[in-house]
Amino acid sequence: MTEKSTDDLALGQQICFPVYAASNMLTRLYRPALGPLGLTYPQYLVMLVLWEEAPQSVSSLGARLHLDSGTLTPLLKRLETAGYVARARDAEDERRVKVSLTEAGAALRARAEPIPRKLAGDLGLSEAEFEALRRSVWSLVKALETPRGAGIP
Amino acid sequence: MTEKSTDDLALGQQICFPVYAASNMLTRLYRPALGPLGLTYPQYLVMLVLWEEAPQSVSSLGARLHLDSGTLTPLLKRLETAGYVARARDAEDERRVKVSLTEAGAALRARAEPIPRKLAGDLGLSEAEFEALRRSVWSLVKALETPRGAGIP
DNA sequence: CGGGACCCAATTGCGTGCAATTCATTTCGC
DNA sequence: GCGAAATGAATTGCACGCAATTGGGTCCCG
Repeated sequence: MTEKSTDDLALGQQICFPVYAASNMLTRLYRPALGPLGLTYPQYLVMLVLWEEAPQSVSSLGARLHLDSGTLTPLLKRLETAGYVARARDAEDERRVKVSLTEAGAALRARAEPIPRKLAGDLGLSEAEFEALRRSVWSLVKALETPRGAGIP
Repeated sequence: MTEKSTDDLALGQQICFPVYAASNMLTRLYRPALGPLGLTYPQYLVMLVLWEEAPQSVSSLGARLHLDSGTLTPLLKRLETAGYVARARDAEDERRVKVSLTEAGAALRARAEPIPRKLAGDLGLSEAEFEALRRSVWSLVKALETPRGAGIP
């Protein structure tokens, strides 16, 4: 008696679509705030990671953001051109490239500081709704970090 | 006494980042399932909308998916080349382009039917968690659909 | 009915994302 | 130690997303 399949393909039934739509919409929401800083949204995420810890290798940035070198290498080159980061081969292990903050890159943090609070306010969600949402979405990321295709005991 | 700013810029504090990461990860999760059908993930979303109602104009597809013609036009041309949709100017209003399903496009629905349930299972979330997450993320989309930059009474 | 405002799709240019491949370097097996 | 496997970044090719612009089509107002 499973309702004869309540149309699993309906857009409104999906979990994947609202995540996809919200991601695109958030990128658009951030654009006006990030434009004056000379950053795109993915570049901003890279800076967030570097502001937490620098220098870091390309692969550790990738592990944190779930991005690979094919995406990060050109992005980091643009951040380097912008003067926010420096890239140099690690002397300890010549395979690695260490990405460090320039003075301008470190200073940019102060200008980025008000952005999260301001944009969170633009959402018009209550503090409780916001917290619940943040926990929910992080739990989805955790679930996605655990591969299931092969099955787990 | 606001805790002296608990580092609003920390990646773990963001709502935007997990949405972004989850979106990319979901696209990767769907790829193996969609590859055999000859669809990319955004193309799959367009097909979901068309399976609900066809024909539709480019702009109504865009309104539903929050995408514009710059994204949809080349994507629809690829779906046309693949033989899943047809595009034709609307005789009623020559500005519009009506996107309709071909026989192959309509038939593809049967092959896509098992995908949502299968991939939802791969997440390893309980039914309750899944429902809560779906509602949460949809509420974020709704919040993002309501522009706030100018302020609402 | 004439013309300007508006609407819709297409195009252009740039920056991601990612699979697949390549190349240098390091590590490991023996 | 030495060659093979493994690792890390870069490169290539393709498909988005989206701002900005273009150009044809419709509507509207006098």
